[in-house]
Amino acid sequence: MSATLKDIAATTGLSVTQVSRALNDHDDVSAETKARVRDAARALDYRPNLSARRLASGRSGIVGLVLPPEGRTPRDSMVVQMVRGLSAEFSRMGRLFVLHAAEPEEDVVAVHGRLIDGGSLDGFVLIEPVPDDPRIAYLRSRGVPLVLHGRTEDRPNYPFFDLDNREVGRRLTRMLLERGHRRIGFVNGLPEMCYVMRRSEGWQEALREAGVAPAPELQEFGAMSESHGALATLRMMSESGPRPTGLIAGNMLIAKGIYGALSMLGLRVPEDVSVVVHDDQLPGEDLMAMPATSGTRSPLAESWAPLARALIGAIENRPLAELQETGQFEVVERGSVAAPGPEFRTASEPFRA
Amino acid sequence: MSATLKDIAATTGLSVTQVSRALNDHDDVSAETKARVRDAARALDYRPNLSARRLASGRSGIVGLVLPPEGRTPRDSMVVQMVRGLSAEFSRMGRLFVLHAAEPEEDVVAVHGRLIDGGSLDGFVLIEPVPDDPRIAYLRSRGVPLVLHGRTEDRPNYPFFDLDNREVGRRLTRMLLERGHRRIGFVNGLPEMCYVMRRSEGWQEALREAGVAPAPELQEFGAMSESHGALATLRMMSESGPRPTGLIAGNMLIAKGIYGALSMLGLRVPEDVSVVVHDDQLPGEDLMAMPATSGTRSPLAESWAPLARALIGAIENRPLAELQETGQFEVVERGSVAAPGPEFRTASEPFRA
DNA sequence: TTGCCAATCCGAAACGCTTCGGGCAAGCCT
DNA sequence: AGGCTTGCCCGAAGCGTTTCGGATTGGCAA
Repeated sequence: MSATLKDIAATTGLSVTQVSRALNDHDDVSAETKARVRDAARALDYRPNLSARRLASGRSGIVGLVLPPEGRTPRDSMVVQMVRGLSAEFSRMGRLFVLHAAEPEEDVVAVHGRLIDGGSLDGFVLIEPVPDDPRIAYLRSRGVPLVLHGRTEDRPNYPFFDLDNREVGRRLTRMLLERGHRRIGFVNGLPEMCYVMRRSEGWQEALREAGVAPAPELQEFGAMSESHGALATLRMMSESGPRPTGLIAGNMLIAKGIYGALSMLGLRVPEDVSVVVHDDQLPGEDLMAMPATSGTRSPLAESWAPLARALIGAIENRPLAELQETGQFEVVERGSVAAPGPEFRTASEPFRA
Repeated sequence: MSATLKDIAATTGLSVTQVSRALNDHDDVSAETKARVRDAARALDYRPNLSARRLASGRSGIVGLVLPPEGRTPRDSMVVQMVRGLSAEFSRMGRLFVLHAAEPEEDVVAVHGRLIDGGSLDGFVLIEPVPDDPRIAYLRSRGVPLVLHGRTEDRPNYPFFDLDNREVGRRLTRMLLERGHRRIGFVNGLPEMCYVMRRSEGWQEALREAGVAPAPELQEFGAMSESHGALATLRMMSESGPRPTGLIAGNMLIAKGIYGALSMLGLRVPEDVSVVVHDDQLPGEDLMAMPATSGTRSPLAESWAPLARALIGAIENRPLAELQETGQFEVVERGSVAAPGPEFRTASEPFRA
């Protein structure tokens, strides 16, 4: 068996109490004692017994993630990337990362509850937040730290890591506006996702700034999938009234669908239609070979480490300001935007596929 | 806070000891008392405090999986399926499932060590075993229970869940032999994987039983990928000497590659070449739309629950015999096998793509 | 009657840690 | 000099469970 506090106390001549306090860096232990204790601990190859610590203190050193049930979850390659990213960062910080994959009939909130009082997890990473997310309310009511990937409101009072998605929407729209586009379609994600609505607001704001009234029929909500991208494009392009001359894709999968639909319609990018996309650089070989597309870019992969750090910060009671991070995105020009062709400036008859 | 044993003891008028024993189904508690205690526990919504239980019993109730670093790992959709399966089963058994995604420069064996004494994990699931797997030796030397997905030898002395892969190889080969094929190619996986070699042995045995000498040039080892399937097929089909009339695919991805290569060569299935496959029903939409293929079938998805149960059994010191399970597979006929055409019965000149 | 056994039960001691409430000097102030 | 603060330390009481070693019955054989 491993050495215990008692062993260290014995070899250093201190009490168990003081050894514990020394190792936990309390402030009523002299620096010299702390050093002596640390040395002894190392020499004895001491490893704290997590169960004991947990039982006594309520803290466990374990953090968790409840994966939403199949279906309500992002694509597998993203899940794997996320799990890898979180796991790596947490283990770097000496925390155990437990993963609970919720089953379809399971109540996700209840799962958190069970994990808290069964295993006394110290905190949770919450992904895929929805407005008024019940998980947030529950965890706060139980006083359990959490961190959000994304956020549910502009200035929330919980730790999070997020992009400025309103700004993403604005920038994407402006990229098209600046080239003269006025009818700008937005193939967006599911409206219950917070970031989707933020981007939608950005789109509307940028349009209004440019004196264009956002047309509801030029925005399509749906899953972040290729088929949604394709179907939404077909719908927008075959509607009566003026067709969009520029399209915004919520992510690369949607962009892929857009490209498919456009080529089916015999429309070229950027000659006939301009396309911009927010690229979160999802892994997946099917996205490797995509036409170069202008837009915003912000690798999702870079959000896991900050997310993990924010959670640990929250557990350690650091001030909220340190725990709220807004990720950067870049704006990239890759030639998928051109000025709208003259024939697209005015209404033309509906296009039929 | 949640109810404790003490609360149950108070309401039932029993001692904490007896309540504990009742709930754990010890045999010196009367059936009537057990029932009473169970009712009280339910009424109070009692949940055992895992930390206390662990502290007292020396176990942590936490099991782990170290995911091999990126690259040495199966495709993402399988990883997710596995994680979901294991997580669900473990949480059903009241265990926490911690996942550590190893990074490329990390020593996987050392990681297990750190997890054991940092988190006092109770046991590990080991996937992707290789012959003489160092993880097995290490965990055994530290006395930590483990369970293998697969195995490194025929009758190992550790818990495992595996198919009879030798039999899989035999059956696949026989499906072709029975229809009259004699030159049977095997597009197999990586030779360092144990199951790959077992299937290879099965192939050889079945051939020998039928009086056919296994030709080394008719077996190709490589990653379980579409491109390996395609390239191996092209190589076998364009070699001088008699070409195979039947092909065995190690899994569906390989089969997909085989189909691609065959159609490139203008060869039809089953008229020109027969194909059989071992289908572990990997998820992934790219495999949904595959030509119907005869062969063996055994859903990988069904292995996670038994795997988890075996690990828990090992932790609870159950006899080894209960912890070694060989999964079933079925043999399915789906019309991709026919008798070899006469022109293939004898040597023909090498085929050039 | 006595002794013994099986069937039930219980008290108390762990398990290793944190933390509350103090104690004891040494140094400062007034 | 007395009283206060400050710095460092300790004993002991938990945390909720398991488990060891008895204790208490009633029944049954000797």
